[in-house]
Amino acid sequence: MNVVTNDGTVAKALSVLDQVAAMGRPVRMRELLETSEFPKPTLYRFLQTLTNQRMLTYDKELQTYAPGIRLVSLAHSAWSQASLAPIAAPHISSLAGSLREAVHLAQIDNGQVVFVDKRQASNQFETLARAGQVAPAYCTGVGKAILANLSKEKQAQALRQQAFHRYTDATHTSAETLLRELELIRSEGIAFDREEHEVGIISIAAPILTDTGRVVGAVSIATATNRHTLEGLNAFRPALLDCAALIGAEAQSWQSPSAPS
Amino acid sequence: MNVVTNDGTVAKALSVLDQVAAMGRPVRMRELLETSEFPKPTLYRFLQTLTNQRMLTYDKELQTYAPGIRLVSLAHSAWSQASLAPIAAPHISSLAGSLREAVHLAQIDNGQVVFVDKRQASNQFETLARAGQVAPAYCTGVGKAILANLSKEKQAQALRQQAFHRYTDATHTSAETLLRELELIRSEGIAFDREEHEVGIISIAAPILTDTGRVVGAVSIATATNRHTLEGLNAFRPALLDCAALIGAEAQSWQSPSAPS
DNA sequence: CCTGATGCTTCCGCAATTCAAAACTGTCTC
DNA sequence: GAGACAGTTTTGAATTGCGGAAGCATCAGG
Repeated sequence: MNVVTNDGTVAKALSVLDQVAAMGRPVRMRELLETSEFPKPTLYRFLQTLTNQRMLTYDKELQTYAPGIRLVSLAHSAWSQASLAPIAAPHISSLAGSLREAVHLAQIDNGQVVFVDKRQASNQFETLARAGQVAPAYCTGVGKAILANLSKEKQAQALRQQAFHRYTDATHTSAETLLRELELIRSEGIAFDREEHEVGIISIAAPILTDTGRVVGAVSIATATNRHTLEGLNAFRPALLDCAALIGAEAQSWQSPSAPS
Repeated sequence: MNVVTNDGTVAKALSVLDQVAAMGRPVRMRELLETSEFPKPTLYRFLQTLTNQRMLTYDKELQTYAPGIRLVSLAHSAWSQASLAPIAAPHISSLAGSLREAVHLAQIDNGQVVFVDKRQASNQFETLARAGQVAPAYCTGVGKAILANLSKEKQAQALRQQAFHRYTDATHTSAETLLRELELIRSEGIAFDREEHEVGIISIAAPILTDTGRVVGAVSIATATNRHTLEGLNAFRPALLDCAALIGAEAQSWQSPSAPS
């Protein structure tokens, strides 16, 4: 019944993997060493192991490490089995098609929002951002929609994981103000992103709830302030709620990230 | 200079992760145990660890494990850093757009082909198959295009990893016949899939080569026999080679999966 | 209800693996 | 060519992982 993690070597190796992934570009050992909690030979060993396992790719010339392609194929299994995407795909396609707006599908993982699928306004412009992108929960529409509908315990746990970094002037910077908004969101059934994560970007988001009332994700319509106003987004509310309901109905049997007792 | 892997606990844990991913559906411990090389308590411990680390998701009701969403976000980093996809995106988009055919972008990993990006013929039909899907190298167009252009050593290593399972009547079932075709492919600069992986599916593929002549991936145009004949695919050859050349030129500084000496 | 079967979980002593200090090698810089 | 710096190897101590065996929980049939 220990609360602290005790996952040994595997956890340490994965934290190194995370660190490399978080750098966002190929990195040398030196750079990792600065941030790493591990001494040099230990870090070195992990990098070796992860590279052997093809979780990392090593560039011999530049002596840099980057996340490996094996992750892409593993993610394929995850995406098709453990995400809402396959179920939600037709619904968000039709929503995106009928409104001609960008639609995002997100789930929560470890206090962060993971975008598991996206549909673009115009199919012609293939966006830079593909599925898999992560963002903080406390300052995104989808994140707040999910947080608002979590159970008390999970919500508390998730809130503890929020950094409350001030991205813009509108960003929540404390759990208190966020909590107040979450209550509102829960009763309204809709969340807004008021340029809290990025200036000029707003969204309207709806939680995806199963028949038992558990949140399994959220859908949002995201746009730029030069295309729509916040009030304008309200026009999408019925269609968005409809879409979320449809997905929720199909996603009946669904596990959220299981918290160990 | 040991040939056998010695990556300890991390490797074992990852092999369990692989096994779960390979099942293609949520699985109970019992099922894994049947195939697993590990005794019950050991397997149990790994499943616990991986679940704690959110590499797996555990469904309390059904007592099943499935790959976790954390993989999706890790893959995002891998995809944008270690894959050709970001570089190739505009080129395959334009190719798919101008020909109105399905275009696939693939890389090799551990003897298997990993599709890192796809473009559909008609944007309207969002395909079932998303990026991340894997396929054998010896019986796909992209796979053979890559194999044909590997260095002798890497080719030999890759060939040893091929299963030579007979998917269709046209599938290569031995390294010998495959090698003969690979030589042809290398000199031609083009590979065909003659319904070797799936009946009714054919493709024409071109390797993506850097200026130093190293293969970093392959592009293909895949279609069904009821839409095109193999000879018909030849019409796409110039455009395909062009596209591959453009990508290759931009991908100059590129590491292939580094083989340990 | 009890009883047996099945599959998940915990214990715990032995042993193998991991850890990291120190020393070494290779590679750039001046 | 000397010095600095980043990467690699070695090695003994000790922490961890390992897995047999035993303990639970759940379910089906009697």
